[in-house]
Amino acid sequence: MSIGRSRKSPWPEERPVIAKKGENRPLASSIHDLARHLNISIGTVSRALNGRADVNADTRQRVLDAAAKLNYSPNQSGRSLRRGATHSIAFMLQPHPGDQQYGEPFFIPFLTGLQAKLAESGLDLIVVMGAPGDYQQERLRRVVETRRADAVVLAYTRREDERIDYLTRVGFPFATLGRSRSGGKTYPSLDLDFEKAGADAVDRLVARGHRRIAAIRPSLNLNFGYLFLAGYRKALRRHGIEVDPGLIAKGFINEAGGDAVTPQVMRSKDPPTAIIFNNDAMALGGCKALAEMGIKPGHDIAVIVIVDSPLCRYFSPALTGFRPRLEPMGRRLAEMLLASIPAFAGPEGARIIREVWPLELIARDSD
Amino acid sequence: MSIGRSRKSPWPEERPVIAKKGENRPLASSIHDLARHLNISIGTVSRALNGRADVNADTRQRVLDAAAKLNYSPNQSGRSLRRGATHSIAFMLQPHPGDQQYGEPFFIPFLTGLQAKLAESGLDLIVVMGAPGDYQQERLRRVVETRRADAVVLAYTRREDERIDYLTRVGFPFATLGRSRSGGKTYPSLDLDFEKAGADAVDRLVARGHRRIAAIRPSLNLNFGYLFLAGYRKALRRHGIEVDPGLIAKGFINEAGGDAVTPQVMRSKDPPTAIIFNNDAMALGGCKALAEMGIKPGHDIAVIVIVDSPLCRYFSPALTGFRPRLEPMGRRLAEMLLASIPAFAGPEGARIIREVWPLELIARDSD
DNA sequence: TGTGTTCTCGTAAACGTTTACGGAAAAACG
DNA sequence: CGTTTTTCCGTAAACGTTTACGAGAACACA
Repeated sequence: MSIGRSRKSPWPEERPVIAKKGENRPLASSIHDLARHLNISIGTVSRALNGRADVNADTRQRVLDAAAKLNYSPNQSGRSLRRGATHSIAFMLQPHPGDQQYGEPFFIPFLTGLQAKLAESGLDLIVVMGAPGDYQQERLRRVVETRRADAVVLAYTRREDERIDYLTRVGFPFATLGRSRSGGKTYPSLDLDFEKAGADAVDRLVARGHRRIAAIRPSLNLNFGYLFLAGYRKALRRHGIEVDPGLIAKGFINEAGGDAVTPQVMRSKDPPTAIIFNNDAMALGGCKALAEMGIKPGHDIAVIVIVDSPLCRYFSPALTGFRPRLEPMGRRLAEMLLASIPAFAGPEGARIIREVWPLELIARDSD
Repeated sequence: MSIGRSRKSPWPEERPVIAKKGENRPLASSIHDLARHLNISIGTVSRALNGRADVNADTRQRVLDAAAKLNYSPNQSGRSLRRGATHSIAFMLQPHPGDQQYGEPFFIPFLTGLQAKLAESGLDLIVVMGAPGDYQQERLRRVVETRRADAVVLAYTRREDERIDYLTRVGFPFATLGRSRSGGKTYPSLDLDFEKAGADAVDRLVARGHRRIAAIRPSLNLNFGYLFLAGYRKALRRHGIEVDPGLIAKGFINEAGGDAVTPQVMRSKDPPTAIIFNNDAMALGGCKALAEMGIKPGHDIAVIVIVDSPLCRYFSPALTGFRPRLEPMGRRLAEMLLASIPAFAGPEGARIIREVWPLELIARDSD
């Protein structure tokens, strides 16, 4: 028997690779490569990289330099597995059932803010897409059960939201853009004050002499639709104006919805002199319908949009609307979410809050 | 000494948990729980779950049932680590520098198609957000180096694209929505025929008697801007019309861009009788500017949009445009990407292709 | 020199999977 | 009944990290 190297060498100079034959070379280096290169143990390398105290300042610098040179960065799967956390937050996004083309420009600035704030804490934002119409239950379960993210952010919250029920039941951290009934007690939520905007719109129109005011809204399942309508109703009553069901119409929350539904309220026996649309897309479709009836928005009829957008600003006539501060909202909701998770929270610990932000009126030419 | 259970029991009835104190309970069960519950080894459980042949049909059923009952689903980090693949594809999305509010509704149907097709192969689609303006290099490196996805999909491809250079250099699989110079040789790419659309638009306008045709375009760095302009120029020359630099203007690819730039071409000494806008948002801003100058689109001037959208359809006047089939494009690019990755490809192996899809003219009222 | 403290680092276990390997039991075959 | 094949399953290693533990060295102090 040979005294020299046995068949099983204690120094595995080439680590076996799992990849199928002919597949990709190791794209980046592992912590073992780094350790071998520096003739140091992987434990020390890890500690140096993670800024632990018990490592010599000199060695730390050498490790940092080597990591930069070999452009090492830790494998996310390995890290997540060991730490029990993925260090990423998921935003659930899915197209509306009625939406064949385009959609959701609303979310981009919100996501920009969200991502910016999360990045400050070293967290990644991932947006997970769902198929249209399944209301995310399937995708959400998948994200949660496979532990793909440490928390999720929900949008398009409904009054009774099964996603919220599910997440609270399994105890998975989350936050919502938009209110639900339970928001703010067990999870952070951030919403816009659609109720006040609805009321403000009515106030403004009444002050300008209107008494017949229509409301074009989406399904009441969507909480912002519900809130808008509540504000609208309340303000009308406050002014002593009876709410006329014939002036309220429900449609898909897109151009087609506004187009399809606006003629209904206009054909009422006592037609409105003003219309409040829930958002820009519905207003666009509605104005199209009005134009086809020979009615000119801003001239023959007043138009106000609840959720403003660049579209409103550049439309002719420019539409009066209420502007949300989306990017700051994204940042804020990120803060609130992180504060609600013990593992991420600062010294003062978890605090669950609920905020409702104002919508600022931007007066333009349509009313 | 006691003969009974030693301090270190061989049956660890409670596995130690890494989580910090006071943190979350184990949210879902692991494969060990399943194995213990069935009194079976974890190897067998895994094999049963993964549909391997060497497991008794009866045991497989028992495992499946138990998995459903305990609603087990495999930890993504553990699986990725072992398999060396994350089974998810990343789409890189970032807001434009000039985009303060909203944006990118274009991508939603594309992403819907992409996600649908990927889901058929058991892959997840994640959208990673970048900060506005950094052109994704930072985020891209992060995704690649931490092995967060098995492949990426790029959009807004430039003629010379450093992201493409980077990805090919490190050998990371990817596909592009939009062409670059090298597309189709080493990576799959799918694009729209902006050149033909630009030419078709000119043809159509010339046929209707126009000779002074303006083009509002984005930066030529964005390849679709370049292609559109190339088609525009070629068609003009074909008709014996000299291209007038005063009729070509560059702006941000949003409403503000169109608004700012359209007056420039209108103030030309010999103003245009028709304008081609690169996309819906620029057209919206442009029409706003025209209206302020007392010029009525579709009446005083012809307007065509290269990339159509619902906005064009519902605008007044409804804008003539070229419709992309975004959802099928998403599905197709997913297919192409998967076919280009050996690990995912079918029996016939990897094939790299490049496709250019037509833009279909939708004639409306603006020209 | 002896004792205690502080720095610094290596060792090894663990996170939850998948899978190569081998072995026991059962089945097939002579 | 002996031999070979097949079926089925347990064992253990490995993926790339992080971190508790302990040990050696250096240092301080008496």
